[in-house]
Amino acid sequence: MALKLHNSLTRTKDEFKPLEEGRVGIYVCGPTVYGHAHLGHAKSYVSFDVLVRYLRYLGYRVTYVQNITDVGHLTDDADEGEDKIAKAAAKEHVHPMALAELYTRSYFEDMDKLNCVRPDISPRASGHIIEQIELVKTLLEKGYAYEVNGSVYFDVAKLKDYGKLSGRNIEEMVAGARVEPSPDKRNPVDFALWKKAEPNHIMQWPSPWGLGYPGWHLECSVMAMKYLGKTIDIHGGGLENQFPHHECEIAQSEAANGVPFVRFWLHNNMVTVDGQKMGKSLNNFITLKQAFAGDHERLNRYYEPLAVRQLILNSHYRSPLDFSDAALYAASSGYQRITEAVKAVRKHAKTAPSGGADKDILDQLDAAKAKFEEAMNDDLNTAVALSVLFDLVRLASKLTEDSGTTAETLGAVDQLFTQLGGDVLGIVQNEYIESVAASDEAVDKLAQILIAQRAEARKAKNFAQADAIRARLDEAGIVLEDKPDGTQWRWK
RNA sequence: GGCGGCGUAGCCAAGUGGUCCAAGGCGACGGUUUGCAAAACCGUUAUUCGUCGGUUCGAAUCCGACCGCCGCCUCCA
Repeated sequence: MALKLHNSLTRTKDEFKPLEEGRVGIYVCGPTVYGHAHLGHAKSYVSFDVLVRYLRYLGYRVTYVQNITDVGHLTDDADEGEDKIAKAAAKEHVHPMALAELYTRSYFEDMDKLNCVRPDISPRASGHIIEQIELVKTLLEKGYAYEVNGSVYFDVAKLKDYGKLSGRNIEEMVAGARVEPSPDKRNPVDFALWKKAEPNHIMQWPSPWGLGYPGWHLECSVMAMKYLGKTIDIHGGGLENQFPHHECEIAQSEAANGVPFVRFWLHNNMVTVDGQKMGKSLNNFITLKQAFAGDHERLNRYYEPLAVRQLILNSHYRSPLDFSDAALYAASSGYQRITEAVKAVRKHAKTAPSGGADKDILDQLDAAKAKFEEAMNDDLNTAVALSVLFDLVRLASKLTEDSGTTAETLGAVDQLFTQLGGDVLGIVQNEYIESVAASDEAVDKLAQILIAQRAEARKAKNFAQADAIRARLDEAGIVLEDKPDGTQWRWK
């Protein structure tokens, strides 16, 4: 069965075939780096990360491009308002490029924690001003754009199929326009390709039309075609960008090149928090750093980054996802269960007898793999794919409890965990660090003393004292677990 | 106002005409284990898919109405 992806352009699940045999080019709209990444970014980029990982699993050579928007994204999309980066930079009294750099690093840091593979290319909009000017020139030459007072606008009326992605038509949009159209525009739905810069605008570049800066939509068209060609296989982004951003990208690119811009448009759905749209004013705006630290009044505790990842994968990328402390807690518990199962398999494999892999188990693993692929082939049904991992957890527990299970059998289970749960879903790690972090060394020593004392008390059947030690450690946030090979501690 | 989507157990969530008298996870409950716990493991947990009506031999799945929620059109991934 072949991979099918829901294409926003056709509104159906279409069989995916790349333009060039065996190779795939993907462009995903990246962040505008004027603040720390939040839960919404996580859903979007984890979703596309899984797409990239799965395509590679299927054997494609994937080129993954995801831009960093560091200029041109205005606070108001009707081509008015301020540049988001410049506005935030002014507030923090730093140069816009310094601000962009700070949040770019922050973004990568968070995405690394979520175990998202780095894009092959992370182009910056500010690094492609020349190419953007060239595209504007082309559009002017071909008659799709016009210049007014040092700004250049795209003439939407010149493109008959404008609106094909979002299912809108120009008349409706003009009639329903809620913002006062700019007097420079011939048509209210026209959009800026190049904006004239006011003298106090820090980010500005010389152009044939005077000093200015590029319109937001321009960068994606330019960088996508520069690195992936005039027609790209897959373009991903958030649903909220379907219009106007992606529609404008199509308009610019197809007007300039005369060929289809994107073959598959993929849009991921939005995030809500406690059932409401996430917004700064609603006090439910949660950054990833806050989630990982538990530093938000909506959260009862901190959550491991991969637990957040698991919650995202638990639902479909085209469905909205409601974040709540309860949902995160549930995902976290499930994530721990998978993690413990993988660790147990690897641990047992080291001491298990050798003797070849169990044929029956191998068959079960093949069946699990087939079920996983079938789910992923169906427009990346990660919820079902994840359920296959839980099937493996159940199988693994049976095997690790049976002392007759061979190392080869356990090795095969580990391999599938690593491949499906690790390579594709990104929630199973290749290595788990068992040792206590260096900073906890002193705590570990103290805990060991108390654990030894408790062991003596238990030996003497002084359970009152033993329980008191355990209770007081619990108060300090340390949980004791009595395992067959001794007592271990962990943070609550 | 225009366009689009959603409503499945206590919670999250898959399924979109029969193989579903509905995956999986969390939680809860019962059990194994334990001195007792924790952790782990096993088992149980929706005669029903927002409401009402229709199409069909057959619907959670298609159609209509209604109720509720959400998104885009205006900054957002």
